[in-house]
Parts: sequence; structure tokens; C-alpha cells
Amino acid sequence: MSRPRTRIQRKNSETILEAALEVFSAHGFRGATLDQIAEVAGLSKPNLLYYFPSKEAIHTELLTGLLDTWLDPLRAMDPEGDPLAEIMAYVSRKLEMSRDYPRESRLFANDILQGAPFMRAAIEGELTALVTEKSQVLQRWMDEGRIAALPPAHLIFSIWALTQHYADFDVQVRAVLGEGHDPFAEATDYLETLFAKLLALPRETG
Amino acid sequence: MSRPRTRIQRKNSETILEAALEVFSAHGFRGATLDQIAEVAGLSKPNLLYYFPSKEAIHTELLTGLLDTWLDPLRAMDPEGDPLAEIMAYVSRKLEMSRDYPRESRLFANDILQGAPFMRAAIEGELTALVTEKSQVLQRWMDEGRIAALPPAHLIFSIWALTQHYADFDVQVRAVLGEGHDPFAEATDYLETLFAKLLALPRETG
DNA sequence: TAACCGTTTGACCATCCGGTAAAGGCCACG
DNA sequence: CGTGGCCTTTACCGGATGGTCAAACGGTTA
Repeated sequence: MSRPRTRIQRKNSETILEAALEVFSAHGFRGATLDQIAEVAGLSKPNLLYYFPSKEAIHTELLTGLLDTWLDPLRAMDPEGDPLAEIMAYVSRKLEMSRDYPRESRLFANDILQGAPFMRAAIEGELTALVTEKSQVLQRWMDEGRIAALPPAHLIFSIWALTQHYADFDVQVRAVLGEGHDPFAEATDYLETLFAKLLALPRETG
Repeated sequence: MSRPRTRIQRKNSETILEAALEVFSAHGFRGATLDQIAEVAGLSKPNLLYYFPSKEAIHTELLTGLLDTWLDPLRAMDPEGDPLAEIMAYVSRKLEMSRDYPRESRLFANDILQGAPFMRAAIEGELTALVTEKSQVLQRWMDEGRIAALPPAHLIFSIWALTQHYADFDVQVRAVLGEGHDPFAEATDYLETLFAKLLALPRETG
């Protein structure tokens, strides 16, 4: 189903993947059922299996199809740009992803939490390669004295952790903050402050 | 089974809960099966159900039994202590929990990720109360000018996010870092730097 | 209009899984 | 050393669930 031919195939495949995202992200792979996905998609279960060979195939296509999108913000970090601005923009984009695409965030989180049974290959390949590449950029910026010197990989981890937390642990964040808070608006300010302080060059000791 | 009477009851209940922690944290509630837990525990499935009334009862007892332990590091933050030292100690303890009790971290993460079907009450009650209490302590420290002024709840979120990341996303962290790294040792240094910079009082503008 | 082909569905199957029943084993106590 | 009661197991049940199949549907084309 990777190359849908007819219009109806394209439409139904998309409908199914959208429904699958909804259900898989909310219940995990094992916790999701084809019946649930079928209901959300407005299709019958055998009809799902006309478009995809199995439950696992739907899940796999979802993950692989979304991975690129998920890594785009990091890819967009420009080695020729201004270091601080590039990193802040990356944090900002990543937090927007958490706000606008929390289901995708949870989908990935579910898998990685359980030892990445589905994403292991992508993590060890594509993702590690990208982080390695961008770590070198960060390291160069640090060597050039344009941002504070820090372990680049851990800097990236902290960006992931802090931004994805607001998507993955949304219920907890909202419960703790209570009514009358906009978690993402507050997080935007807070993370901007945090990374500004973290990356600022240490003052000359006088 | 909350009050085991005989020695054998106590032992088997503990064995079951230990096995359940192993299996639930690795596969989530729905992904775990009683047969898996029974196998890990070295008991038969009906035997599990002699000690606990249902799969859900095992899961619930696990969660409630571990919640207090999980919140202990935050509870231990002393309002009368030195602000920076207290917070740094909290970060340190929380990271140690991630290192020494990753299964517990994943158990909670699994539930919250999926909307906290099991922990919702505890999150809205106990956890929110504790965070509220400690937020006031942090706010006072900020008002007294002893640490940088930041939104207290978000400060706590960032401690959770950054420390738990190393437990919950362990496979990803290790894949990205590659061989020859000690994620937790490096994280200790990195997070110490991060929070030191974050909490440092802004210099007088000269 | 008839026939072809992509699409949809109702009925069904096999397996997995949480849970039950009842018989048998085993230990502690008298 | 026997008996009562705690513990364990074998066999099994019923519902949920992933997946199959063949028939039916419907739109496009000759």
C-alpha cells in the first residue's frame, strides 16, 4: 500500500493511518485493537486488512512515515546560522511539535519506553547518524567559543526531554498546574530562559 | 493480600510484585500477560490469582506501593536547608532513582503516557499536593533572592523530565551515545552544570 | 446494458488470555 | 503421626482479538 494507485486507495489509507495514530498513541501497540481503529476510521475491520496486511503493518507504516517529520526540526538546525539562535529555534520548533502533534510524540515514546521493539533499527541508524552529525556542529560552535561548552549529545537529550515532556506527560502537567494555565505558553518562556542561561558563555572571571 | 499473615504469603506476594514490575514496566498493563508474570515469578498462573484477585489488582498494588517511594526525593527537599544545595541534592537523588529503579520509572511513564488510567487519582491528589507544597518553598527561596526566579512548577517538571529521560529512553540514549559511555555518570555532570547555571542569581548589571 | 474489477462486508476461525473449579499436595500443629 | 487448613496445580471456560474467505456491491468501460 506504499504506492496507492486510485484516489479511493489513497484516501482510505490516509484515513486508516490517521485513526491508527489516534488509537496506537493512546493505548500502545498491544493495547490498541483493530476494531477500535476500524471504528475511528469509520471502516470495517476486514476493510482495514484489505488496505494493510496486518495490524503490525499499519503500525510500522505509521512509525516510518512519521519519523522523518519528527526529525525535521533537528535537521533544520543550520550549521552556518547563529549558534544561539539556531538552538533556540530548534527548542521552539520542538516544543511546537509537542503542542501540535502530541499523538506522534506519544507514539514514539510508547515504543522507546518498551525497549523500541519497532524503532530500534531507525534509532540505531537514522537517528544516531543525525545526532552524531549535529553534535559535531554543536561541538564546533563550542570550540569556537560561540556557546558554552557542554556535552553535545546530552544537550540534545535535554532538548528532547524538556520539550517532549509537555506532550507525553500532558495529563500530569495539567493536573499539577491546575486550571487557568497554558502549559505550552509557560513552557515556551521557561525553556527559553533555561537554554539562554545554559548556553550563555561564562563571564570572564575578574 | 494487603496484610499477609504467613511467611509464605509474604514471600510469594513479594515475588509476584517483583515479577509484575519486571513485566508491566517492559510491556505496559495491556501488553503484559499473567502467564509472563507467572513465568518470571516461577509460579503457576492460578497461583498468582490465589494471592491477588485479578491482574488489575496486582498492577494497582504495584503502583500504589511504589508511589510513595517515588515521591520521597521531592519530599526530602528541606525548606530549611540551603536552596541551591537542596535542589541539587534533589536532582541528584532523582537521577539515582532513574539509574537504580528504571523499571519503576517506566511503569509510571507507561501509565501517564496513556492518560493515567490508573494513576489519575494519585496524580490529582497526592502528587499535586506535594508539588504545590514544594512550589511554595521554591517560590519563597526565589522571593528571598537566594536562587533565580523561575516558575516553580516548571522547574520541578524540568527536573522530572531531565532525570527520568535517562531511565525511560535508556535504549535511545545508549544507541545515540554508542559504546564506551556511562550515560548516568555523564548525566550527573551535565545536569549539575545545567541546574547550577539555571538557578544562579543573575549578576548585577554593571 | 453487460461485464469486469476494485472495494466492501457478514460470517467465521484459531488463538490468546484472564479467570474459575476442584482435586491433590504439603506443612504446622496437636 | 494424623488431621485440618493453607497452598498448588491440572483442566477447563468464555470472551476478546487478529485474521480469513467468499459472496456481494458498485462504478467504469465497451
